[in-house]
Amino acid sequence: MVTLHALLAERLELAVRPLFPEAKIQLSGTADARFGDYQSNVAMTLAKAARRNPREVAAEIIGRFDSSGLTLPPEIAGAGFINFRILPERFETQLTSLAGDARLGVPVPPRPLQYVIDFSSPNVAKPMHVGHIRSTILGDALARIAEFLGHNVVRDNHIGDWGTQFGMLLVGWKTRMDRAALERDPLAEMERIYKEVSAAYQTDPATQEAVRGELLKLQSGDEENLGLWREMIRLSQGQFDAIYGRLEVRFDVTLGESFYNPWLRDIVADLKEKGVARESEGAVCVFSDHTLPEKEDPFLIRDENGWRDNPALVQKSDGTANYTTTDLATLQYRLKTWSPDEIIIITDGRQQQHFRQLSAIYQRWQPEAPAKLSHVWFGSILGDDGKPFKTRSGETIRLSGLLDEAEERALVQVTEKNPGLPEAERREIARIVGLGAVKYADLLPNRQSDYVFSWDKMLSFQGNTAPYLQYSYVRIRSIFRKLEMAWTFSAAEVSLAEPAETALAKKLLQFGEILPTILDDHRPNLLANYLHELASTFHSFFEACPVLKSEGTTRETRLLLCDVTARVLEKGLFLLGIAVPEKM
RNA sequence: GCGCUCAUAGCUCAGUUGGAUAGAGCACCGGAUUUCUAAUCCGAUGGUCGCAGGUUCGAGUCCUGCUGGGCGCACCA
Repeated sequence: MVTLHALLAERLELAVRPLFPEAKIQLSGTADARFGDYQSNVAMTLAKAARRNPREVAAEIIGRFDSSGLTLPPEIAGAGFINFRILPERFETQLTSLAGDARLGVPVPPRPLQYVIDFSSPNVAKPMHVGHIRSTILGDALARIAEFLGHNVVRDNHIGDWGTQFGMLLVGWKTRMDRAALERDPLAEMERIYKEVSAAYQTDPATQEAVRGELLKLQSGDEENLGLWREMIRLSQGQFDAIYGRLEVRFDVTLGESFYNPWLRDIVADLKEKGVARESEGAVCVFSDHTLPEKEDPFLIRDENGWRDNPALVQKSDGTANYTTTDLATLQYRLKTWSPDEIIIITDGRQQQHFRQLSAIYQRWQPEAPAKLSHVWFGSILGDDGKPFKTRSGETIRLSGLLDEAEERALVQVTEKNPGLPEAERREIARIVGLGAVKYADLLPNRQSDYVFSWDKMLSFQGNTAPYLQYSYVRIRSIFRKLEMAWTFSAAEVSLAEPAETALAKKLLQFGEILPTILDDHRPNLLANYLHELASTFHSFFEACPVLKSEGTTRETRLLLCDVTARVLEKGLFLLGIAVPEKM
């Protein structure tokens, strides 16, 4: 089905184009009902460029606008806004179309795109903590949204399984390992030995030497160290899989950094050959090519003496590669393997400079490659005091513990509300509600803001939370259970009379208009906002409009509204990685 | 020092390429349940959008400067 926004934009386009061939059509939904349903600023923008009176321009546009069957005659308001009010009966037919649409009003893209989404990316030998939840849940949500929109998605978990930390882990494994502790909780024990060696490394020359020695042996293919390294990966992957299972997050490929080792030398050679990188102080670096303004150049930095070089290293002076090299190899592998239109990498904001450099290197190295490279970043996690959430303090909140607590708290609530349900059912509801609350709390804030971690906020079940949305679904399901018969809507019987009915219908019709923009901006929080508005609109409707006690067309219309609301809520929450219970 | 980023109600946060009277949730106060699940609804209170300039018909949004928080600044990832 075609959205009202698209229909209206097309009519507006036909009216504006003959007058202003270069015009860009502006049309947005209005938040305030007094200004109609949609509003365009196009007349004001065009009038400004043409140095004309905005209201006159608006009048000319309206004179050419064909409103038949779609809107009331448009109105000029304020400085030159054009306000559109959709015909009431048009909402009814549109709602009928929506009810019959498996895509729930979401338009099919002109061409399915290929996406590679790189998210979660935990490190071997470190437990997943709250810091990983953002990348994991954000990436999963974007992947689900892209798939539902009709695109192809490769979900790639780029595990941190290589690098200098393994020197420390190997030393710890060989000298400080507690076998029993490793059996009980592999990641906790590996983290413990890592921290101990890391601390000793700061001050003790003997430890420094041992770490370098073990790392060199690993890198040069020593069988014993390679075996231990594989064991660490195996143990870690088991823990990761357990978490992903609970989170209901899946990946298509899991390719660690080590996977790209075979290509690193060739990439450095290729970069040198193409003149992108050159040697400097024994290392191989990419310097500015001075094609960008200094302020925007990621390879320049300004200090008291003016602009100086801020190169990206692709090979260290000891001949080994680093993060940037691995990322370039990863980029190349993805380009060759999947020919993506867009590669989305999700990390925290501290890596912005790195990805700016990476993006610039990529453009100079492979200028013909069509893939868009998007770094989707999110803010730091802060403690309740507003200061950075430090893992070294020992206050790390393990993801597994967080999920446990969420389910326990939810179980208390479910038991209070529904003591009659069997325990197994209460536990399953608590699992869905607890997990949903955690995910929703993480997806709701703007991802670029710093993130203040709070147990109460993350595990809250009231207000703008997942349980609020799940509860509206449950209320609808309860209606259909009471109905005690299969219900199918009849297209002939739709009549929107009450304001609460119309408000709900309008809100439902927005789903297809906003979903594509959410992927474009990589911002699932807009979907969370929309779903909260929808649930809120539904709850008001639910209080104002009895469904089962109404009759005839009114009853059919209300059942239809309930049915579509349940489907949009279920689908919308699914796209955020959140399930819905039948009862709660 | 330089760069990135953030600053909106008591708290946590939304705010769609600049648009009309800046919105939610929590907390606090007052109402609603013989009625489809009250994890709900209805209402009230609460704002110099960090400060100062600028751009223009119009600025929370764009530009400049300042203040404050967080992060980063070549061989870590």
